[in-house]
Amino acid sequence: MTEEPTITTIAQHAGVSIASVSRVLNGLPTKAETERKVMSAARELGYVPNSAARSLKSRRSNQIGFAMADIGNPVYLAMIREIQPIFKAAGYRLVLHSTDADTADEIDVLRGLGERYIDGLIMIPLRLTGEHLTMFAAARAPIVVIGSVPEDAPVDNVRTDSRAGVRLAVEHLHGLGRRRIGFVNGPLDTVPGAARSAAYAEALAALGLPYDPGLTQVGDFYRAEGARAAARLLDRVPDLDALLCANDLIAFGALDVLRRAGRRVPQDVAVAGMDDTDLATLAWPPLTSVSLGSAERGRAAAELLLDKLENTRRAPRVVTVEPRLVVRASTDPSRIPGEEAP
Amino acid sequence: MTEEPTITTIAQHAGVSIASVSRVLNGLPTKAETERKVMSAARELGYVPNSAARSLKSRRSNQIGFAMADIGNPVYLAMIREIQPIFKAAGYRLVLHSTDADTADEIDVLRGLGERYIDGLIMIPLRLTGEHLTMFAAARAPIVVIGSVPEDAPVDNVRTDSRAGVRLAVEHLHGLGRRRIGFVNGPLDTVPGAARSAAYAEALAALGLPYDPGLTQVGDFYRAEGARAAARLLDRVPDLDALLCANDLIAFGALDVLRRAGRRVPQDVAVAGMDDTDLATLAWPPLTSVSLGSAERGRAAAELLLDKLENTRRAPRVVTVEPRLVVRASTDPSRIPGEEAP
DNA sequence: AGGCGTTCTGTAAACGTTTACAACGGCGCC
DNA sequence: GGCGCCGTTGTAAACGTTTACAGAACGCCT
Repeated sequence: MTEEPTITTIAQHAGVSIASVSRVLNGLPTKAETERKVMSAARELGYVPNSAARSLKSRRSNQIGFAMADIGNPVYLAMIREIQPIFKAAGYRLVLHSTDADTADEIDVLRGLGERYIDGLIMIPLRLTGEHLTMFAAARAPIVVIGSVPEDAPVDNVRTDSRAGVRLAVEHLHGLGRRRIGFVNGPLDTVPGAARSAAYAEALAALGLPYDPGLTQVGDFYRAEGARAAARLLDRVPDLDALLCANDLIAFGALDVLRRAGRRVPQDVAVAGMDDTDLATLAWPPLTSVSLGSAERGRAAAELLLDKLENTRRAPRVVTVEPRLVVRASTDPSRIPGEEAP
Repeated sequence: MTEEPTITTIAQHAGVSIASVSRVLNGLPTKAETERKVMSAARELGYVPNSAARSLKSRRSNQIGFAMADIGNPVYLAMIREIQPIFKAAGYRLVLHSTDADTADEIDVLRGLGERYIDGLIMIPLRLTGEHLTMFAAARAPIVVIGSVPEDAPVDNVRTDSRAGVRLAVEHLHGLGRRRIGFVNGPLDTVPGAARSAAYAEALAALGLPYDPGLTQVGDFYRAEGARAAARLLDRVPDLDALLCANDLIAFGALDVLRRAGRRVPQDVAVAGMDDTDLATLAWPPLTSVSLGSAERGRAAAELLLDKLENTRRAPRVVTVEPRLVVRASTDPSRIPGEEAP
């Protein structure tokens, strides 16, 4: 008990060679008698295979990595909830990396692929630098990127059409008669920030609304800063009648601010978020939000990666998830819960 | 580029032995000239050390495990947010295990300690079986359990005084004049379920209130089932004026049901949760909740484990986090946001 | 100049597996 | 009875590190 048992220990106890032990443990054909001896010795000694030795020899770690900006964001959480069971079922462990959206950190994770402690990686970079692309090209293990990536990048890619998503929301608000539609965005140097900013301007144009830069306020992607950004916007444009937020967390901050300012939602200001997180139905009023299919994207990423692990040489693939508008009471007063007709 | 470079490759390129390469890479004293040659060869070849080989030799994986029932629960999330950066700073990666509160699964994770792919484990078992205790005793690597564990178990333990927490909540509701205080609990065969059930009865007794078993309803620890359980309770006891929920998720479900039933919160029914998750301030009305110090518990667990990793022989320790009642509008109408005096 | 100590380097073994290859025994067949 | 074949087993090498140990180079002192 004091020494950790290895296949050598088992071999001695069972009176066979280590090769036989290994064969039995891996289910290769063996004489019943040998198998019996080995199995009983293994059980008796409480043998557990050493994963480092196994990895060293087999060149597989049975681990996959998931790198995101911040595990506190419910979007990533929704993805993990899909990804985790898929890999667990396939015999992989999940190694988590929370990078704080720090590029250097993300590059470190990519370098980690070279250490071979993970067999593959799902990554969600908020910013995409040349260094990322270089590392993608040099990577020794398959990578799936969630979020848009150049066409020729040698990685699988799961994306969502956030352009279409923003359009859905803007059209919805416009359809409700709102004309002063503010936009609270995250940093413009992030992939989603940039995409949503462009999409917002486009959507307004398509509806024949003027694009007023003063209607946009940039902050970050969290609730507290979302509240501050919304407050600034509200100060500057007191007569806005709708607020589109680049994600749900920002929208929650905006709801806090509007409530404190005594604006009724949705009567005075309609509010819409993006991501359609679980939390949207918890907020008051329940939040209209553009679903970007977080769960689907997580599942798609996991499946792409699993497939690529088995089928190493296949060409990179792109999966696109369609956005979908989920209307709730924060834009549509007829949906306020507890006030429905019976 | 086609062959993964190893220290052998580097040694050839630099014209030194593999021992020298290893020494340079590990910062052991070397002649400046050698160091220069090795470093430049390593950089040129894009060398990355192989973690399996390193682990095999050093007997450390630089990974730690975190096992919880379900990563979707915001309590565990709050813990991870504390734990992740602590271990990252100390050079460890975090391996996630979501066990669905399945005992067999948890035992598997414990067995994993023997595979040595993690150097230590933080675990939150919802149920604690004899098998758990056996595995704790046999474990080759340090374990920290969050949640109560027998005094003599050979593991570090971070607990919270949920008894005191329940008492705080019941006293608060009683102080508001509520006398028909319902209790929506999770399964009684779980550690927290059992503790909270006993504490609820005790707290009532201490206040001289009768204990009416009909005021208790058992479900699970999630929102949907929380809603169903609350609905059943409400059907059975239409005149209850307060509802204590064994965690916040249950409370959110209860809020849904009460709203649909046309009961005003807090005027008709005061609602309190436990865990004081982030989401409590998102709900409507904002949820009064007993903070069980999730973040503190996470941090404490991480620190205990790190300490134990450095100081292997020290005796098991117990850290207790005190609960704290956070009063919000779901029990106290004077706190409804947007209605404060200026 | 010889001996000694210091500093650095190389050789080789070890960590615990998997697996190519050879050896072995038993069996059927001619 | 010898041959070949098959199924099973053992030996040994390999995976990429770290590290104990011995040896080499060098400067310094007497």
